[in-house]
Amino acid sequence: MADVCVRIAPSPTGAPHVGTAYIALFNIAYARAQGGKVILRIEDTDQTRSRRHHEDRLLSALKWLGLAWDEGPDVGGPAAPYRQSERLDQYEKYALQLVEAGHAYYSFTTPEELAAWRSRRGQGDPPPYYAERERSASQNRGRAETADSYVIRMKMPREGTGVVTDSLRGEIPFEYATIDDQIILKSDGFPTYHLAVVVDDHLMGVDNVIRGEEWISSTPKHLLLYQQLGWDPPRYTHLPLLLNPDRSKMSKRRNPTSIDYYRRAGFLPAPMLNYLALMAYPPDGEEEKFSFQQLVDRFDLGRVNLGGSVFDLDKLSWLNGRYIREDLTPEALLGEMKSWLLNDEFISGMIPLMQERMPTLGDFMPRCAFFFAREVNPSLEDLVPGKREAADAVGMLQTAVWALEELDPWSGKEIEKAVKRVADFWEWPIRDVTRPMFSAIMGQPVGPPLYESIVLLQVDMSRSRLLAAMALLGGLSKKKLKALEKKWR
RNA sequence: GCUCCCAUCGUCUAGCGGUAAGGACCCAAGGUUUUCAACCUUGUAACCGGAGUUCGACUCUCCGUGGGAGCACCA
Repeated sequence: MADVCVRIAPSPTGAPHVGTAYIALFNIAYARAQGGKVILRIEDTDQTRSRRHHEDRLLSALKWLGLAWDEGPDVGGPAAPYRQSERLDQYEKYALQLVEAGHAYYSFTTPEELAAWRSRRGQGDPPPYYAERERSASQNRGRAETADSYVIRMKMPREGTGVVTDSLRGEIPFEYATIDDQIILKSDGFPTYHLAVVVDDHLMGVDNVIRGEEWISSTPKHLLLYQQLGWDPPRYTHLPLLLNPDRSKMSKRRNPTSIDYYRRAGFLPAPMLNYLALMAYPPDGEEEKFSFQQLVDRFDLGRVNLGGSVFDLDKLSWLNGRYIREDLTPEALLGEMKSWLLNDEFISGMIPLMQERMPTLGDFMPRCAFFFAREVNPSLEDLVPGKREAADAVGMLQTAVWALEELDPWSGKEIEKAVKRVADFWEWPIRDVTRPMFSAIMGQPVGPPLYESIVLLQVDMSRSRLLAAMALLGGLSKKKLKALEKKWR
């Protein structure tokens, strides 16, 4: 086999996720240890959710961490383009080839019809065989040319068994009959993940797919596509998931998941990578602190752990502290502080908010400390408006989180609208919404203007403060959360 | 519900048939320090259960149990 080639294939549909960095880290560590190469490919096949600014944030977050790739949309390479939205002709070509060969078929069933069909199905029914009639009709080509819209589905075998070989878990058997006829080409002409990943990995020469465990169950589909296209499949390695404290898949509902949050909160790149590595890779002996290079030097894919890991902020903080006191000269630390938030750009955002409320220059820092703090400590009383119940305050804060998350652009005007929306929803005077928010955001019910402060704090830090306040108030039960969400939408 | 994955202290882990089951985070106590932090010492705390295999199982096999993931015109 030629040189090892791996890829990082993130989807630009939201804030840069620590899980993306975690998977990327293992891919790169493996490639470097093997002397292979790393491709960064943008999986932007979801037109409704993919955004260019998400891609930009993602790349800069990965670069901030010190992660680097050999080929990608920003550096180019022999397999360009590296953005799936720019490779549509390839996917269509192979989708048609699969149809010609009888491995895939056109389907004209609308999403509405599909939904109705699904809801009619009983519990004990056989696997979701879609569009049975269309599947067996081979003459739909003509109809596809005139139809308003259609999709192309894989034709999964209705019997037989296959095997996924995972380099860590060994052979994983599966029955074709339990797998549905997955859509591979959507009605907008874009491929789904399954087709795109197979076509691109093959065309780009990727021979090792190292991805999250959530992909195991769709690997059979990928394997079948390789077979039908007459290509050699890569070697698969599925990494364990990063978990919330309750052991569910890590989500921003329970944890800060954005790399930007950690950066904003004052974590350094090296300990971040070190900690992420620790999530699935044992340390060398008893020293848990190691550099990326040290990891590469002793990297053995086979030593990766299988159980999911709870992301522990306490331990990350401890490790970060060790880097600060052990690896940085005072000058270097000063430099880190400056490139973090102690710079003109950031502080100048605070000046207009503070000019009217600082009798002396010395009042500035104490009153703006919350802009820099990792967390604040609001009191219970300040979080609950007079005459209201704590449970309602929690609910209100939750709706504030939802309202803020949807904002685009992230501006004072929009934040004001969001807060009004929350007040309307609860039929509360605006003050009953802003006072708890002041406390949650700043740690006290008074301070610089709320909306502009939230602007400076950015979405991830704001959310984490609101979430922390909710936890302080006792949180929200799963049931109540669901009911509230339904009402909110 | 169906399919699959996983299983050592609360958390991250070492262990690869014979160990007093080791380390780290967290927590507690003590020490050091003008304070705090850091540092040092000590302590609390784990092999999910049941059958096998074996002279001997945390370790191998099977069955349970528990947890997780997937089952979209999202990735």
